[in-house]
This record gives sequence, C-alpha cells and structure tokens, in this order.
Amino acid sequence: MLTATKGITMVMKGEGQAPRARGRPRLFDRTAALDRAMRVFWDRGYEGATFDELIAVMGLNPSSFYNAFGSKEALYREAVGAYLTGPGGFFLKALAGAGSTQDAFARLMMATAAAYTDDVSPAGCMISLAGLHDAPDRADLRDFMREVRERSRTLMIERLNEGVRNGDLSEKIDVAQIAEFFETVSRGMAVRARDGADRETLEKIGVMALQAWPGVRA
Amino acid sequence: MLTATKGITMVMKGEGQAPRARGRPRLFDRTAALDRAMRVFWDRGYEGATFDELIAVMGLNPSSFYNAFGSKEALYREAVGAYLTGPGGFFLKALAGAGSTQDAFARLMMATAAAYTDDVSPAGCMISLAGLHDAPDRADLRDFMREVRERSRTLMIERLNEGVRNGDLSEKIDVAQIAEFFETVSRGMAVRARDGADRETLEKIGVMALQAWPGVRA
DNA sequence: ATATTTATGGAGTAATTACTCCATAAATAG
DNA sequence: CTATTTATGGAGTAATTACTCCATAAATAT
Repeated sequence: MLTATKGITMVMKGEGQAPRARGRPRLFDRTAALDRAMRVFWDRGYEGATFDELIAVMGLNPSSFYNAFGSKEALYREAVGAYLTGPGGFFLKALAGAGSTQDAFARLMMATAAAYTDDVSPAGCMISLAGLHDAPDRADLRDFMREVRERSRTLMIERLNEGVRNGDLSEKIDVAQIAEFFETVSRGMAVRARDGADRETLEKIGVMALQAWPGVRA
Repeated sequence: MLTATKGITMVMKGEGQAPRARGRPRLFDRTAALDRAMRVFWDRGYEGATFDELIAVMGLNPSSFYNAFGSKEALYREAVGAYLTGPGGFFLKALAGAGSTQDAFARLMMATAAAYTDDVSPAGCMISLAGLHDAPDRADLRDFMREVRERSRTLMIERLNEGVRNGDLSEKIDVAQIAEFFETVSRGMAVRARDGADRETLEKIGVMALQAWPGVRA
C-alpha cells in the first residue's frame, strides 16, 4: 500500500498536478465549489452575489473559503476563467470548426443563441453583462471584464484574417468592423436573453445578422 | 398686490401646476436635482449609485431628499422617466421623423451611435444596461427595466407596422423579428459604448446592421 | 509516536448601506 | 401678528457587507 501511494503521488507530480501537500488535505472539491460560485456570479453579477450566498452554495465556511480562494474578487476572476473554459467554450469551438469563415460565424450565432438560453444555466452571458454598471471603486474589475470582452473580439478578428488568407473574404473588407458588428450582436443577444428571449428568437436574430455579411444577397 | 397674487395662483391652477403650498417652499430646483441624480444612475446603475453620492450631487441632506423623493428606488424610477424624456428622447424622434421606414431605422442607428457616445454624458444607455445583473431582492426593479426595454421594442414594431401600411414593407415580412434585431443591435451598442467604442465605430455597426434590412442588396 | 502543517467551525468586527428622528428655521394664510 | 405648515441640518441607527481570528481537528513526514 505504501508503494502504491508513492506511485500515485509520483504520477500526480508527473501529470503536472500539485504534489500532495504536507498538512491536512482539503475536504471539499475545489473545482466543483468554483463551478457553483461561477454560476452564482453568472446569475447575479459580482456585486449581486453576496459572500454568504457564495460560501453557502460552495458548502464552505468563511475560513475555508479564504484559505482556498483568497477573496471574493480573486474568486470572481477564477470564476471568469471557469466560465470561459466551461459554458463559454462554445465560442472558440464554433469559430474553430470546419467550413468557410461565413460558416464559422453562422455556427457562432447559432451556438450563442443556444448557450444563452440553456435552461439549466443562468440566461445570457457571464462576460457580456458584467462590469458595465458599477461603482467607481470597482474600476479594476471593470477593466478586467473589458479585457475579456476585447479578447473575444480579437479571436473573431483572427478568424476573419484567416478567411482573408484562405480567400473566403476579400482583402478589401474591414475585418475589424465585421468583428465589431458580430460582437455587438452577441452582447445584445445576452441582454435579450436576460429579458427572457428564447432560443428561437435569438436564432432568428443571428440569421438576420448574417444577412449583413459582406456579399450576402449581393 | 393681493388681487395680483390671487390671479397668479389661479393661472397656475389653470395651467395644471400645483397650487402654491402652504408651508415653506423648497429651496432647491427639484427638476435639476432629479436630472443630476439621473446621470449618476446612468453612470453607475442602481446599486452602484450610493445614497451619499446621490444626495451630494443633488445638493440635499437626507431629510430634504426623503421629503421630496421618498426613497432611493422611487428616485430611480423617476430618473428613468427623466432619461426617457431627456437624453433618451432621440429614440422617439428618430422613429417619428420624415421619410420611409428604412430611413427611420437608419436615422435611429445614427442617433443611437451619437447618443451613446455623447462626451458630456455617461457612455451607453441608462435603459439597456440596467437591472440585468442584480440580487434577487431587486426583482421589482429588474421587471421595471424589462418593461421599459419592451416598450422600446413595441415602438419599433408600431413604426414597422406603419411601414407595412404605407407600402414601405411587404406584408409578408416579420415585423417583430426586425424589431428584435434592431433592439438587439442597440443593446449591444450600449455595451460597446461602455467599453469605450467611439461614435464612428458605432455608426459603422449601425450601417452594417442596416444591410440586414429586408430587400437591401437583394 | 510525535512534531508539523494545514483545514475547519463559528463567533466576532470594521465599514458601509439606506434610512430616520428631532429640534429649528422659514414661509404662508388669515 | 399668530398659527400652521413645511423645509432643513445633522446626528444617529439597524441591517448588511466582506472579511478575521482563534481554538480545535486531522492529516502528513520522519
């Protein structure tokens, strides 16, 4: 048993995970707790998620929480990461899939409509709606969210540039403007989802946005 | 002088204004104070606007504030009204102007781009961004804001129906879908403005949205 | 086994929130 | 002038916020 335990420890080290800590190991699943906190933030935003509610859904007491996550703000930043690699993963997947650039953006619109109206998750997007309407002393979080949003636009631009290289798109078109447009539609869809718009409604909006694609119906 | 005073009082009554109150008249301009509060709410949202900051910009102490406005929430609801008839007035004006239905929506997009980036006002829209990410105990305000947003979509639909009656638009088109689309673009533009997008950027987004108009480039 | 290290539970706390109270000031009607 | 009504200034307050502290429990390496 001793060697087996050692072996596991070595495998874990080899896999790049943290080595077994010296003291008492934590009794809760950190990833699961983070996921639950992420959904509260997604639903209510940073300010709307109270400390007491967060530690309640995470199943932690204040000490364990601060020991594991540091602060509410640190938790929030981690939760944004968990959103991007989890429920927000549709974005990269849609852009990276097969087909033309136009196919990719059509897929993005449909995936966005589906993701924002998934009935087991909060409506809309954790990224699109956060850090827009805050007190001035939250400027750091506002900047953080703006950068995350900017990153999504950059990814769109990169896909569009790939399309220009592929010949999908003319070199004359303004890729930044197309990215701006589809980002704007996505942000707006997040607002509409919050107000109760269903998947079909968002899909129709996406279809209509795609009519603005350069050359469509030309 | 006595008769003159009486006359003024009667005229004021006749004009529908409140008769001169019995006690000490208020020393501040209620409309101006409301306008200042509205701009703080516009900038920071409901939760982000603290009571102390509100009464500071209004130039009031707590007693005078509660005497004149009742509560923070009542002030907010009044402020939304002040926004709609003030800085938000571009919306009705753009839709109601001369020309075809398509002209009206083109004007709406350009007016929106200008209004959301007016450099003497907070960026974006007081209506589009509010009540989206709140604690559950703010459900009443969230519902209120959703209704205000729904009202703007209804106004778009009414203008589109007018276009169908005029012959601007085919009776086969889905006016609700067009309204959904332009509402979505407007809400997204409010988010983009918050993140720093300038007027020209928003105007280009609006131009691109108009490419999705039924029959454009067909 | 023992010393070391870390997690846990739960009471406690400073700061901030929206809001209230009350004595006083000031305007009006008659 | 006098009584009435309302506005004002400023201290005060209950509730909530995110966060801390400390004694205790439990796991580890040696």
